[in-house]
Amino acid sequence: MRTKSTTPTIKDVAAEAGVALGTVSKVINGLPVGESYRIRVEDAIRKLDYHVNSYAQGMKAGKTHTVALLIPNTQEPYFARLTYHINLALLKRNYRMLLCSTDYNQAAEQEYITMVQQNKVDGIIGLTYNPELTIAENIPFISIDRSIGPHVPCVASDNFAGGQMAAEKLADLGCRHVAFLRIGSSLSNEPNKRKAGFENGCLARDLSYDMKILEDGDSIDEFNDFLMEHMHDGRLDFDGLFCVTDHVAFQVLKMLQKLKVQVPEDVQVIGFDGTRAFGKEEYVCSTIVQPTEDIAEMCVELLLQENLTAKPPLVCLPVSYGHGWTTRE
Amino acid sequence: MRTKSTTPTIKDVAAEAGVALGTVSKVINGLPVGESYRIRVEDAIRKLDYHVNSYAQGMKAGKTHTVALLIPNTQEPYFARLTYHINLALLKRNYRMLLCSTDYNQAAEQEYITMVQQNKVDGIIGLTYNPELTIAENIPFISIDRSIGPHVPCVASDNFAGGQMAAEKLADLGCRHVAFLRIGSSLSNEPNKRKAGFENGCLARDLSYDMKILEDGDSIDEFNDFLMEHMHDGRLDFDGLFCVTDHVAFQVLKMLQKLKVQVPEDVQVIGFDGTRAFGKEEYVCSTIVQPTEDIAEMCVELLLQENLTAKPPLVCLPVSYGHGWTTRE
DNA sequence: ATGCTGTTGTGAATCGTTTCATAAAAATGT
DNA sequence: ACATTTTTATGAAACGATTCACAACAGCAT
Repeated sequence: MRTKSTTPTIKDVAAEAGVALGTVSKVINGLPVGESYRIRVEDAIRKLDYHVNSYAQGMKAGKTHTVALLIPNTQEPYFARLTYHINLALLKRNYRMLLCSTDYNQAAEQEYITMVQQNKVDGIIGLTYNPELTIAENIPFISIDRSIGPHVPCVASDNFAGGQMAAEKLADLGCRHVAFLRIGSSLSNEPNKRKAGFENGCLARDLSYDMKILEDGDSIDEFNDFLMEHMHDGRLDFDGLFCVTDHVAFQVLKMLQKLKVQVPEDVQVIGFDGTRAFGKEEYVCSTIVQPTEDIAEMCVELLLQENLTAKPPLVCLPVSYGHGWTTRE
Repeated sequence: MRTKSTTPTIKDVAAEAGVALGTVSKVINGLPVGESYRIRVEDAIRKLDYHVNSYAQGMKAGKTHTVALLIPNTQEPYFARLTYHINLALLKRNYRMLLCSTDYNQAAEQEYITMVQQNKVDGIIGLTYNPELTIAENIPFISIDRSIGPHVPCVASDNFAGGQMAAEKLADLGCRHVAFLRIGSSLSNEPNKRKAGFENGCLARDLSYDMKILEDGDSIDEFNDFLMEHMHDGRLDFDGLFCVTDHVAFQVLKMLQKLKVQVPEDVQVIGFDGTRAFGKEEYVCSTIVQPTEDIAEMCVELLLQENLTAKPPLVCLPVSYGHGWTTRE
């Protein structure tokens, strides 16, 4: 009469093995149990094809072994890469990942956060551009690329060093007149430091530099206008460009092509992120590579870390240069 | 004395509102309740900032409102796109998505499937190349791009029509001698039908065609060898190529460049998938576009559909042609 | 008033784990 | 052998929501 149609519970296992519930629980959780008991329980588990009900477990423990990733989408390469590595980092620690793609929808973002209060996840790793976002003190939250508040640790690349590196690389490659092209500057976040680093690097290496900064809502075409303003006799004033992201670089490259400016002969271009074609081929342009895997590891590490007081407000991880076809070497 | 440090439960709400537990439960679940009661309960919920504990809910209901997506990774564009749209389709129905990136690790895949038995998710949508994969009858599973068994519905593009469309498009563009380049043919899955469709299209339009098919483990360089074999007097024998995926097309394009074969002047190339640069820019090559959004919708629809018997074994969705720079128009 | 329906609110029992105070058994000392 | 300490197993209670048999009550007819 064992063949109950329902899935077996710990009670069934206990009955099958002829032991108490508590004993089965201990075996499941790897707590010390007499050898003979352990064997009997394990046999029973195998025999009944028993699996713990993680919802019952979760209810009791108040822990879910699940983390939410809040991210605009999984399509843009940088996001896709982050998603992938964070998933892997969580997996390594036997945690599951709930994907919360927000599509830049601020309401959805805030809603996801209330999810934590419903005990669906143990914590959140979030990359969000929502300026309204409020995160209660008691919610374990790690922010990527953006400082939200003193109680929310932020993990990012060393964007200042990245900007500096871009300037230095352009100088090394013989550039004298460079420019920085940037969009989405309104939100105060870590990537904004790329500008300061770049300026710093230009000054150190005695490069003359210009900037074109687009605010939210500005059309990307303004970069085209900017470039045209700096064309004289069919030649561009600049011999080096640093774009705030590879995506911007990609769009700028298309404009340069239309303007018949040769890359990298006439002007060398460096982007930011480390985007690769198909996620695995060569870099789509020369780029400052974000250490995505390290960022992912650090986020997970900090989030799961028990000691809340030891959490640093900001962690910057070192970037590197990735050579693509848009620079000479 | 209301200020218990723990999160409020339904019991606290009942006490605050001065009603019974069952009444609160009804309000939460939108069941009919007297107006005055409803208001009192809703006020109490607001006042206590109460949120249901979904683990307690899940335990009782045996349902989790969560679906697992089993996918090799989220980096390759096609996968990233699928992930994105499936996430959105689930969100629309108020379902959550657990991302299970398997990195082609077959053990991990099978392990994820046992997760369902632990009641972590209500069902699985899976895109897997694991030939060993076994899926118990009682697990709700929808397969993408691969027929696994009669009890597992499969959703895919109409790959046959896609292959045919590629041939017809090449014919329309004036090609006479074409070739099909393909990798990973070992696993019998839906994308394999691209070949049959292409052959069919070539015959219908009287195109002479050749094929180069790489098995698992073969080096991509064999395509290079194939192309070189078909070079005579610096010219390629073919004026049209159909590659099994955009990724293959991308790699082939690099080879053609090295061989100094002009695209699209000397040879026109069509890929498959509909890959866009940065997920949103133009197509990386001319391509047969998979209706990713429709595929996502269909998967979710089928998975959540109650009536198991009405589930079709295979759903093929229509593809379209996407023009990129690798064909003349 | 009394009895009969038809609603609507109530709260004990339940889901499958884990916990922990208690009981039983084993190990140790005298 | 017996008392004492240590180790190990036991199972009732608890976690927080839902269910459902039952109680309470309102409405209506007689």
